[in-house]
Amino acid sequence: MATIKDIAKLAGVSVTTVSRALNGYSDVNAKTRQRIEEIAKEIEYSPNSLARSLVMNKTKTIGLLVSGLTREGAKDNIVFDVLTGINEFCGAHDYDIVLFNTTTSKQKEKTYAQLCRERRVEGVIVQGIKNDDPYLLEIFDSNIPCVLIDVPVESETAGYVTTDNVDGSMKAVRHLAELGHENIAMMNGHGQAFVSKERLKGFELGMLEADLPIRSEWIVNGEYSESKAQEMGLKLLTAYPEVTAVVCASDLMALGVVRAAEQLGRKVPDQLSVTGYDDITLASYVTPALTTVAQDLFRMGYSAADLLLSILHQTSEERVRLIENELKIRNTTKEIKQ
Amino acid sequence: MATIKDIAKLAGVSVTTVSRALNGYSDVNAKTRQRIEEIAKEIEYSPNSLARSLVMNKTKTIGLLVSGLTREGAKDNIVFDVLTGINEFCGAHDYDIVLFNTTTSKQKEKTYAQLCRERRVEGVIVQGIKNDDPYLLEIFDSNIPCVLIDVPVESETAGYVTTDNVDGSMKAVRHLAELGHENIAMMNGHGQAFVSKERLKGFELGMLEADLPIRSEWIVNGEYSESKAQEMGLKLLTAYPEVTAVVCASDLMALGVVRAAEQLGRKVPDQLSVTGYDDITLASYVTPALTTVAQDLFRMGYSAADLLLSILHQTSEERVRLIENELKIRNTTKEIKQ
DNA sequence: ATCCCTTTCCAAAACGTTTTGGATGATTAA
DNA sequence: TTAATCATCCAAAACGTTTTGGAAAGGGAT
Repeated sequence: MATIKDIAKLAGVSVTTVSRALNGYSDVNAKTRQRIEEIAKEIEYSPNSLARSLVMNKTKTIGLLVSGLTREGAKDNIVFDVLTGINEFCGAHDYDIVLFNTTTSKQKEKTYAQLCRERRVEGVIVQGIKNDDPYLLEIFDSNIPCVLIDVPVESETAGYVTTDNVDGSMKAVRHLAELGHENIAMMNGHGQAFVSKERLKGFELGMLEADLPIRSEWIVNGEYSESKAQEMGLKLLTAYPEVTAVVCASDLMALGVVRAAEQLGRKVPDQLSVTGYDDITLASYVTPALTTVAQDLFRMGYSAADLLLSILHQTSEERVRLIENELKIRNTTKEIKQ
Repeated sequence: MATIKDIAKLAGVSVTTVSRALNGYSDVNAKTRQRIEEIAKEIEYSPNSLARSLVMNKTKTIGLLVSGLTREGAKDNIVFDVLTGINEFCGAHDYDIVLFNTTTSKQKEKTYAQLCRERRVEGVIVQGIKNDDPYLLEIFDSNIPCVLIDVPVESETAGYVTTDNVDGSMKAVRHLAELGHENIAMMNGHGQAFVSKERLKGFELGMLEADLPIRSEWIVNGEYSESKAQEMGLKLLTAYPEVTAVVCASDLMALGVVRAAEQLGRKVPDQLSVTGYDDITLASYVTPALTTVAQDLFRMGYSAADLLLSILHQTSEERVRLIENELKIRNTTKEIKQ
């Protein structure tokens, strides 16, 4: 493969001059530069980014650490949408993305920090990490610039982007309250996740705001899984048939609840209102189409990349980005029968 | 950041010895090795992969060139599923993946080959490329190991993985013929795509096999877009109401056709049978659930990575991988009314 | 005492860049 | 004429590894 040395030899100049010519420095004669550029094209030279990165000590690369990049994670396109946003921003700013594949086995032998240092990424975006993930601790210790999706970590070198999950849930509750619902249950995710806590908080605040009673038996966990939500929904709805609406912490779980209702012969939305969270593609295609709190995942990814670059270029003290969400009213919610 | 030199200094040995110790060579004393390893851990050494790659002339990295990594491409999770498969294989074989962001603007100034050479990827997987994409030509010229998804390119250094699209379409037609359909139309993608041609061929073969007439007016292009398919479907079904079934070259287009039928007051599957292709997540969730030819996209990605590594390690002469597909019969097809 | 293995180590070159700190000669200002 | 400025170039060091081709020392066999 052609190198800068080859060009130097052909052009009869030093490698210094070639380097400076190709990088647009002013201390090289116009004719020399032209000749060099011609030769470069001629022999199909392309710079070796490894060598360049090595000496310049920066790689123009960010790492992506995702735990949802598995066969199962494909149902909701959350990971993918965020990735798309990241990709968009990075493309515009000439950064490349390397996917770290952190299979469980490898996670043991190599730490997060090692992974990043080895690959010399300038920063990392972490997604789909659980609160008890071993990686999470390291992020705090390491001083590698880092942006988390939906995990609140703040430090000199770390920040996060999330949506206003409290407000999101409140929107859902408010909507149901306005439709006349009073006995509202919640299908939450699991206890460890930050967003679960926030969405629960929003649910409770919403209920308080509407002056409705919060009954702890009506708050169950579906583990963000469709089938688990169906199972728990079935239990909930048989034990407490007076429940007329359930706020879910994810769309997939909402689908599970809808299915549970069907199983019990309760029509959605006539005999049960259900709201989701996320607005995954499925949400609008399914029948009945899901009323849900839409998150702009693309923008989350885009913002995450933006925030990361601002951290590592130290252009801002900002460490948190809050993306707005929006309640999309579709066909799984309806005013309660008088 | 700690380097091999630091270790050498602390251990009182040469860098050579450190390198050899850390890489498991046998010509280093057990005690020395142990001391070196301890120091390495102590000062949190991690090897600089840039330097290593530079001298060894290999990066353990493959590139990923996708043209569907945009906001629009998110509806079907095709790109994502394939990516997941690639990631899985690469994880198991210690290869990293770098995402090339080929925005349209950059595509002009930097060629495919330049992109790859610069980043020193050992090989590339290309997905979502159209037959008239400028990159496609380069792939043939360049000698960079390369695997395409669903684009038939074969050479010393290039191969592809695809499903048996001819057979897939035939399965769909056969199924419809068995249900008694005789007037079967086809909603194809666009002319440039390889898979479109194959699926069309399968359609025609299937019709011949079932001894049914092929009418060219009944074969239309929906450009793989839901709305376009709806529009074309509307025209087709109003012009030729005698059509009782339509074979679609993608699930998204099938959804469009179903929608067109609804618009015309024709119930699916009672008054019109529709088959899709891909088995995207939506297919099984939508009502009525789509009868479709399922492609195992995960396996396609997995195989693509496998094939690529076999090409670049020259462990096999194989250049093509055919993944099986399967007809999933759901609720958009029904036997014709007598 | 000599020769030949082993074991254990290392100096130096190489990978392909960028950057530093001038050097050279020509032009301009005094 | 001399000094200062300018335009153009370059040698060498540096980045952090791996690899090559030995060297040195110790132990056995003869």
